[in-house]
Amino acid sequence: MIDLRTLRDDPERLRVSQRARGEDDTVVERLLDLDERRRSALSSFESLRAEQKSFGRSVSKAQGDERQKLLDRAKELAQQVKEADAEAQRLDQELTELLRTVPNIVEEGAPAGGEEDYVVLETVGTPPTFAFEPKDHLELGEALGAIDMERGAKVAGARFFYLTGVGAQLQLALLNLAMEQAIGYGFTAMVPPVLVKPEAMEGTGFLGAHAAEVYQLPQEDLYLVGTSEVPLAGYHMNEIISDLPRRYVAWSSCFRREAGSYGKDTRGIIRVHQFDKVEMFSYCDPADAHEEHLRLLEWEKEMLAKVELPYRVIDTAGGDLGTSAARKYDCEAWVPTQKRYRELTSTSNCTDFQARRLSVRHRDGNGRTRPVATLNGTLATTRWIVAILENHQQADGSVLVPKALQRFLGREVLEPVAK
RNA sequence: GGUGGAGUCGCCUAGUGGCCGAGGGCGCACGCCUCGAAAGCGUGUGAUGGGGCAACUCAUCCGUGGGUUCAAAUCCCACCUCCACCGCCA
Repeated sequence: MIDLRTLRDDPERLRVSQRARGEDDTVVERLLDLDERRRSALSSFESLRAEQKSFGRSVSKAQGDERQKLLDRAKELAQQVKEADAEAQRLDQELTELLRTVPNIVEEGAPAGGEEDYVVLETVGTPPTFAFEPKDHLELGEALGAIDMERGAKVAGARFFYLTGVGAQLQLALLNLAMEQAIGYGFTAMVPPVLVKPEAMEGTGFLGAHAAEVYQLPQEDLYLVGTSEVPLAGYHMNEIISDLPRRYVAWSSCFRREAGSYGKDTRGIIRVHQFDKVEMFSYCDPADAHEEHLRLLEWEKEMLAKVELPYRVIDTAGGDLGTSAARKYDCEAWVPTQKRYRELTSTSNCTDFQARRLSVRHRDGNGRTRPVATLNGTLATTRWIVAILENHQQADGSVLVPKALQRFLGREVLEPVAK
């Protein structure tokens, strides 16, 4: 949720941001108008209520006829208060509803435009060249006894899979390495709930434009999270926290409906309904958020270096930002059989947008409460297996294990197994 | 799932329709005292929103949401959470 006071002081900033996202900028006028009407209705209610309160006290002291007269007037007042309250509440609700549809203000410097308008900030490493026809991750994974899509589909349906044998071990290795790195940098390790209440889902901005992506359990009024960002942001919901920054690293399964992606990435484990992820999450002073964002990106790059993958970093354009994000950097690894880069990590600076919705505050220098900034970034996911298998494959169908993962797997090479 | 009990300011607690515009204690902050500290004494002490340059001021908030009433922490209804016991269970 954006700050109404900022909006009043500098409405142009939101207009510019809305245009950078390719969204309606006339919402600014509607917000300002509603806000003014709301404040005036609130004032009316408050002065009526103040009158009612002082009046009530005189009723309690009065006797006989005098009391009856006062009571008649009090009833009238009560009716007026009720109406003024209803009107103020109605406008407040209307404003809040509209305000909640407005995405975060895009950070200055982010590219304008849509999905294709990203800017490549950096390319690290070089895509491998093979003296043979490289196999895709699924073919490799099946030969290694690492991935079983068929049985995934049998038991759970399309876009579900089993990681088996070295595949399961590889994922555990990757996620453990990620946890270890973050813990080493002072992050607090977390294993969060993956079913959350509507407030947490709504507060993190996932029930807006992307609501169709989210699994819902109507019987329980709970949602399955698509990322541990949700329970991590909710962790300090309705709190005033001290000692910023607070950094958490969570290991969780993630669930996504992938509605609207029919026919896209149907092969293998690139786009699936359930995967595991290690996610970094920071609460920090909004003044430090930009720096913190760059730190998260550095930590992601460090992980990518450890698994020895060629990748590039992109600066996502405004129109491709999530509701809550003001700026987003993705690291995309080279996928040889697709001859293109695919997203492995994503780090977003949500500034105070989520914190305002979730009411996570800290005290500023003057002792006033202010929303904090929240940021998140990926440190490893199941999808990394795709890039590792494909980039480190050899002619005989075996796959070299990156050095950093060897001690977790207890081997240097993954060998094909007999069917 | 059932039955019973409980949810009041950071923590503990008082509070059974108007004197609650929520009292007290602890903690915390500041001051006095002291060579310094402890103890003691004094003062202050939340959140959200509105108005104001500001000091300040007004309204709302006693788990949440409704309701009754001129007036609700207090009465009524529903829900949530916690505790205890019972039942069921990977």
